[in-house]
Amino acid sequence: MDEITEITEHKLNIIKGVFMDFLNANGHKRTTERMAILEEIYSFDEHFDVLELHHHLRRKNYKVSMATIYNNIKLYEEAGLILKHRFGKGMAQYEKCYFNRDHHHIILTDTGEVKEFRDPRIQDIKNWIEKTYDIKVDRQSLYFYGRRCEKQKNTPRDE
Amino acid sequence: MDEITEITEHKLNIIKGVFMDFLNANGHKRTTERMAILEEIYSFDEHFDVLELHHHLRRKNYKVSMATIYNNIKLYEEAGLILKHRFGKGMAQYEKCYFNRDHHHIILTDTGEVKEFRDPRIQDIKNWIEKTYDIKVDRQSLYFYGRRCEKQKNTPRDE
DNA sequence: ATAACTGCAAATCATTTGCAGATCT
DNA sequence: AGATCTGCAAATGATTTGCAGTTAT
Repeated sequence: MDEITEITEHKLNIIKGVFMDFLNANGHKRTTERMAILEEIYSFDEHFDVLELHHHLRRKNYKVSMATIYNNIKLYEEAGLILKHRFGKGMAQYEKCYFNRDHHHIILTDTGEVKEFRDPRIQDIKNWIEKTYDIKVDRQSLYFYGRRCEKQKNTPRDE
Repeated sequence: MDEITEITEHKLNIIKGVFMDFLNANGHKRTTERMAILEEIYSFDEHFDVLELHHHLRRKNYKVSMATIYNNIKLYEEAGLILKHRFGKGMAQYEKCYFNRDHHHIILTDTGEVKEFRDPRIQDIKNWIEKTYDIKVDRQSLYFYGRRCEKQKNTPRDE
């Protein structure tokens, strides 16, 4: 939906606070790299992968190794600050998510473009699932793959 | 939904027919391995990975290499006969899909159990997306991750 | 006949890990 | 001080690919 979730100084501080609480609560240390990577992640408006993240950081003259990025990205995930996607081939994609939850994705397979949308019916379905199966849904990942109108694939129906 | 899609001899023949048409249409050859792997895939009622597939085949004394499985599995996918999933870590999971389309998944993260469900609202959403973005949605992948009711994670709301 | 296939082994790609030296608390 | 980091380089795991011999059309 390209409704840009602008990260103000104030919001960034909330994020950092959440993360530092998480670090404390789990016996992790607060390091410069850790905070720098987190801040960089929240400066992305789009999805990104570890390589892009690495490039952005180098461009700003932070010298952070890929190992460190990979190691820390798991923490942000655990802390509920980023979401990991595996759209298709290649590297995983990530996105910040603290102020941007409950949205879903449309991937245009021809161009690689990723759109976001929200739909209240998804919430309804989630509620229905929780009730019907007596479970707590704590994560969902919904992707629609498509492309700009023209031809279409053969799709046999349910029998 | 555990509504088992039993594959009768008749259905299997339809599948094989579809696949052979696909092979012809694309200049691929019909080999014993290719047909054996396909048949084995359609004997699974659940999701499977390439290793399980390999084991099943060996147990039946088909000696097929992993390379061949990997190479061919792409064809079944292209032919619209299987779906590939990347639930979490590790290997990709696959499932037959010719007689079992338009269903979605609930993954119980504690037990690893996978449930299937259908919901007409998903179709509505798909239609809405196609109209709104002027695209053709040709694939969708919807997963809800949850676990049997008890505690729940802290989930900050949209701002 | 010949283009496509199988299977092995080697290659690749993304991600993880072991370890030595540096850094937080 | 002592546990936890970082970063390098080496290890891993899943999947792909090159190639020589084999098979389908």
